[in-house]
Order: sequence, then structure tokens, then C-alpha cells
Amino acid sequence: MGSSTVYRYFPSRDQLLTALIVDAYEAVGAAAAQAESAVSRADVSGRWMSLVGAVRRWAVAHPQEYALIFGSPVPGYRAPADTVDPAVRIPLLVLQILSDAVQSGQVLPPDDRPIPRAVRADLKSLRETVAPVLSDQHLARALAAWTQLVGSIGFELFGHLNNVIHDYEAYFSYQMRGVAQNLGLT
Amino acid sequence: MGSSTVYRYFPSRDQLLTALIVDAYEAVGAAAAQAESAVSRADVSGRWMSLVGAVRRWAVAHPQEYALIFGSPVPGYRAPADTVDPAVRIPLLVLQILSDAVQSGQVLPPDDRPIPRAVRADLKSLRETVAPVLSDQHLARALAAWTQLVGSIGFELFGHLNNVIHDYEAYFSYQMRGVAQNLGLT
DNA sequence: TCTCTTACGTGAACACTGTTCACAAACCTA
DNA sequence: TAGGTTTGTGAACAGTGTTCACGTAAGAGA
Repeated sequence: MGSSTVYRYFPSRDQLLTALIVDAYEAVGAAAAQAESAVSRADVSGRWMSLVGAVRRWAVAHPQEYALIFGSPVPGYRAPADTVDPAVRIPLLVLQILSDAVQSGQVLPPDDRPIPRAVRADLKSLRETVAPVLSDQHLARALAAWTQLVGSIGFELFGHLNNVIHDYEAYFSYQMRGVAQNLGLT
Repeated sequence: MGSSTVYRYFPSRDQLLTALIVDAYEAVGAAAAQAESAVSRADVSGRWMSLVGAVRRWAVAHPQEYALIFGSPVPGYRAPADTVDPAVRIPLLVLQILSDAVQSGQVLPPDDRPIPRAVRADLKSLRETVAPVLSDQHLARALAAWTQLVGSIGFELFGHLNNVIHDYEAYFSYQMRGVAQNLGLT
């Protein structure tokens, strides 16, 4: 197939990119959701570990697609609103796990470090739209966990721990168990 | 200046890239080192906060260079050994801060979660080469902190928290104080 | 089966970028 | 001033992204 044929299916490079990005988000989101759903609802830390393992496996199997959605933005491309829903699927799963943990009393009380006013305002919006049962501290920890997950996989894929960590799967699992602990999951 | 002139100074695209990458690592490393060195040696958590703030400010001021070193790898480019020394400067600073904290008794005892054997082997090498006073748990936490730092800045620069966090500087500071706490810095 | 219409893929053409190279201008240094 | 080195230029070539006119294949209805 010639390269020009692509333009019969997508009107522009940007819309092709958008389709690729949406596909990638949906694929990794589906892998995460499926893995997470396979664990008993009560086992919140097992759900977290299953989710992160699935995300990492998908990333290792599809490094270019992972780089497309979590690596450097493509120069000149601005993601349209269509990409938002697929993109938030995994963070919503994380918030759901933490919400379930809170509601079933399986989460340690968060520390009481003061949160800056501006951050509280953002977390309030977040709580009202997606996770009503989570406190500011819980929301902030969930965001930190999500950041840590993406950062850890990026470090592996992008080679930042080459010659430092050799068994990355074991390292990743260990670190993610630590993240679960930081989240307060028991 | 015509684009062809570049090839008078660099024999190939890859060597030009290497020079850009080394320059970027050295610039962000210098910013981090300078900020970190401006804080009293005894104030380990202040040193951490000063370091991360400087890294973030540099990243926001030089987003393309940041993406070059911490974003998706350039297709077809393999980083030569020359890039390693500049690249490890910041993680070494983090290890130094934590080492100083340990030696002056300013760090909480790490939890005793078991570390997988394969990871222990890697951490042992790391300890022997760069941070002899740090336990496996401390080393793993330092790597996690470094991951969290890079991940947080990437989330901001690459737009993963657009329309979620608006005052990113405040959010970043709050999260980094949490990382300091996870590191055990008092 | 024939034909009309639509869907699909091709290759030429154009622009832009990365890279090489022969040449010329500028600049040391003696 | 002269010789040699350094620096920048523009032509040329290749590779890629994009448009477009064209031809072929395929499906629907008579």
C-alpha cells in the first residue's frame, strides 16, 4: 500500500494521529480494566497490582504506542477533546480502587499535611466530578500514584535505568507495592 | 546560516544530537546542583525541595530540551557512553542528600518490606559504586523519588493534567514535599 | 449478465527536510 | 602581501509528507 493511500481514510495527519492516540489509550485502558476486573473487589491492593502489571506489560509490548501517548508530544499537534475520555480511563480506575478502599475501610488514614489553597480548589473540582468519597489527601495520593506508574514505565522504556536495574519486572513490582502502601491500601 | 553549515561542526546527525543531549543534561544538572548547594547542608529536606524546584523551573523554561532528555527517545538514535556522566548528575545529588540525611540521623528508619533477590543484586551494585551508606530500602526510595520527580514534570509539560491542575507550581511543591516525607527526610 | 456507482489504491507531482559536496569568502599568520 | 586554514553558501540528491487525477475493483440493481 502506498503511503498516499492513508489520506483516503484520514483527512489529515492530525486526524490520523488522533485516531492512533485514541486507539492506544483504548488498548492500554482495556488491558488495565480487564486485569483489574479479574481480581476480587475486596482485594484493593491486588486490584492495584493487577492494573499496574497489565499497563506495564502493554507498554513493553507496544513501546511506540506508549511513547505516543505518554512520551514527548508530537510537534505541531494539539490533542482534540476526543482524546480525553480514553485518556482518563486508567486514572479513573485508580480513583475507583482508592474509593472502594475508603468505603470498605481498607485504607489507612491519610496524613494531615496542609494542602495549598490553589491545589485544594483543583482537588475539589476533581472530587465533585469523579470521586466524591475521596478526601483531598486521597486525591493527591492517587495522582501521585498515577504519576509514579507512568514515570516508572517511562524510565524502563526510555532507558533511564539501563545498567542500573536489570530485572525491571521485579523492580517495578517492588516499587508498585510501595506505591500501594503510600496510597494507604492495606 | 544555512542548515548545511551544521555539518561543518558535527560530523553526523547523531553526534549533533549527542551534543544537544549532553548540553541539556549539563544545564539542568548545573541548575539543580547550584540550587541544592545554596541550602544549608544540615537542611536535607530543604536541599531536596530546592533541587526539585530548580529542575522544574529549568524544564518549564526549556521544554524541548527537557523532552529531548526525558521524553520519547529519538528514533534511530542510540545514546553513546558520553551521555551517562551528565545524565546521572541529578540522581547522584538525590543519593547524596539521602546519604547525608542518613549519616546525620535525620532520616526515619525505612520499612522492612522484603526486596526481591534480583533487585537486591542491582541495588548492591548501585550502593557499592555510588552510595555506600544507603540501605537497599533507601536506595529504592531514592530511585522512586527520582522517578516521581521526572514523572511529575513530564505530566506538567506533556499536558497530562491539563484542566485538572491549574496552579502546577503549588501542586508540584505539595507533591514533592510528600516525596520528601516518603524518602524519610525530616 | 450488463452497467452504473462507489470504494479503493496507484503513481506522478510538489514541497519540505536532511545530507553531501564543491566552491568562495573571510580570517589568521608569517 | 601571500599561503593556508576556517567558515559559510548554494546546488544537488535522497527521503518523506501531502495532494491529486486517474484507473481498477467491487457491489447493487436492472
